[in-house]
Amino acid sequence: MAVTMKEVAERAGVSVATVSRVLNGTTYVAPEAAERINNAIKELGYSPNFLGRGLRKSETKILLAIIPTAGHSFYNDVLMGMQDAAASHGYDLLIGVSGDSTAAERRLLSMLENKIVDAAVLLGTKMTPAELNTYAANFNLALACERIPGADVLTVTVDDEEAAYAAVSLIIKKGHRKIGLVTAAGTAVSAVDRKNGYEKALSDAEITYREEYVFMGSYAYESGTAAYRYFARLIDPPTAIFCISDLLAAAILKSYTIDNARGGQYFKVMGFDDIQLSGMITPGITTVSQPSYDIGHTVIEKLISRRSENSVNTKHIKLPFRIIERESL
Amino acid sequence: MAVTMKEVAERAGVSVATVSRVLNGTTYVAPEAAERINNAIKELGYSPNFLGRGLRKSETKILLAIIPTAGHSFYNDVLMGMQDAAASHGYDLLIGVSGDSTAAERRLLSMLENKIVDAAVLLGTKMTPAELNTYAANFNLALACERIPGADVLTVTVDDEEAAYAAVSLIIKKGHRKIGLVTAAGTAVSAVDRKNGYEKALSDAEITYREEYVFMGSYAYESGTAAYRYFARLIDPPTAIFCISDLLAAAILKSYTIDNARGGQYFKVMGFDDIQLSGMITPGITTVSQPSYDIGHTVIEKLISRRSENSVNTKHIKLPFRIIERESL
DNA sequence: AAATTACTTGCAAACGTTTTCGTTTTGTGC
DNA sequence: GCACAAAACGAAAACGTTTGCAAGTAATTT
Repeated sequence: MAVTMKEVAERAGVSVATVSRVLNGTTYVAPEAAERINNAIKELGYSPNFLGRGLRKSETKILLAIIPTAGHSFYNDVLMGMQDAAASHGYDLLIGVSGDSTAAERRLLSMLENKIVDAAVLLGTKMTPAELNTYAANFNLALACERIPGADVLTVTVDDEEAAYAAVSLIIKKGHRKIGLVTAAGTAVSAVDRKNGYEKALSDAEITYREEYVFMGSYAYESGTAAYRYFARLIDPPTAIFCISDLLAAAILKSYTIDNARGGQYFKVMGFDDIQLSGMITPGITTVSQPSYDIGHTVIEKLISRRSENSVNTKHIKLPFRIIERESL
Repeated sequence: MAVTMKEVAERAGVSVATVSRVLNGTTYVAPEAAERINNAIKELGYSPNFLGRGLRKSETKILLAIIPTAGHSFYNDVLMGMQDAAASHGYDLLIGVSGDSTAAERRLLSMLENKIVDAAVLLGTKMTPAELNTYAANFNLALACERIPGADVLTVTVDDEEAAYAAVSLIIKKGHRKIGLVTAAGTAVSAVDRKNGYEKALSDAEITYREEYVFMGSYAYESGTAAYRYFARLIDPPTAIFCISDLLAAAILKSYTIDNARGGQYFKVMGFDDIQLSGMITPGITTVSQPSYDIGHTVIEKLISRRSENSVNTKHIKLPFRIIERESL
């Protein structure tokens, strides 16, 4: 069906080996022959079969990014960074959506075993460190955005603890002493790190930690709605709330405007991530901006350089964050 | 390096052919032999090489979705529909991001020629109908979300004109007679279709079309900001505005709140797409909801059935929309 | 003029599968 | 016992590449 190297070779009056050579530019091939071959390629509309090539070279020049969900502007920025870095090294980037299911993650990671992709990056995962380690031992794997303690895998993240510390310190600097926290229960380590940063900032400012000021939910919007309800009913509610994601902050603001007519409780809020939404709503959300593009760019850069040099560079890379001040704080 | 079928065969004391047979369950193989083989597979941790298999069978069971940008919740829903439909037929779905560049689109589509994917779906494209037709003639290609006039390609969309007609009719029913439109200049056909629906609704309600009520921009947020400025300065401004995307509607609402202190002009707005954002902001955006999940599901379903039956089913499939009423209108 | 070197090519093996074809073994009915 | 079908399996070709090896030709050196 499709036109193959053999046909190109016949038309150009050479052997397939020579065709392959002009395609890869490996060794000498006579200029006239090269021209005949290039013409044949054009005329026949030849395009190399990656399966044949991949099988022989055992590499496909395709990278796989595994994201929990598409449609999150934060991931998009990371992916753009990954894409650009990949392209600059002649790699293509494809994306798989795991939907937060480890089964789907494993299914996607099997593309490493199946040799269909050369390397993979997980942007958040629910897998255990042990499982990650066995994958990483056998294949080219990296983590981005989310570190997993105990996983001996190349990881690129922001320093979540330090960022949260800076965020809460800013809240304190604005004069607040009663500061709530909306965080995620469960395994996400970024949530734990950010909570540590929160506690450290309080303690450094000699504010005592109050259990009832911490709401454990998830990263999702709905969790923010629940958090608002919880904090608004407190006898001595906080005056400002630090949310570990902008979505949570947005939900709290929205809940307030709904509740407002009935004399709702207003909170100053600060978010995390600096997603597009944060600048679009009113008030704009003061937040911590992750260097999302750079995270993506760096992880691919390191992954590729490690592949070629086979060097063991730093395992965990932390990139600087930035605080974006808007009106919500 | 990696364990191959040959090693499995040796350990089980059979030939590679037999191993292949239990893997694919094609023909008879003795129960005891099958068990020995399955054990060997487990013990060695064998996993088939997709390149070898794909090369031989000339299919990889991988589908490719090409999206203009990740980070748009609308696409995420479509992708989930695609994913589920693909999985139910034993296919995997991978995603490529084109960033609205035809070069990137072509590069991704080359994976069809390279035989690395069995079929591809474009969720919006900037390519010409002619180019699309040549691709579609040679490969398994489909369009979703955005139709291209003149492209003889399997397409699944919402009926944009009818949807816009319904939207504007609703605005009229709410008592408005001066209705603005924010649409996208350029090639996007969905924008043209929606504009036609707008005009038709006006004319059916015997409202005369006014050139100055139409703002030509793009689908992006910033275009909405510009639209607000334009409409607010009109001597006889509209009272309601129909936007061809929710992002535009959100921008107009945000512009108003910023402008409000200086006595800005308030507009009722209606959007299109029903993205997540639309329920999160205040006021919630009244909008047209596309059956995004179904669009994705349908396009894959049709694509796969066409592949196997080789039947020529309907080329352009239109799915029903729904109007979501919130507070912005 | 011989010997070296530099180019230029083709042959054939290899990559890891699937599948056709044919052969051997087993079972069944007479 | 014999014929014949069914079951079970191996040998080898095929898919489309890349690449080591060897060999051929042309250009340069001695």
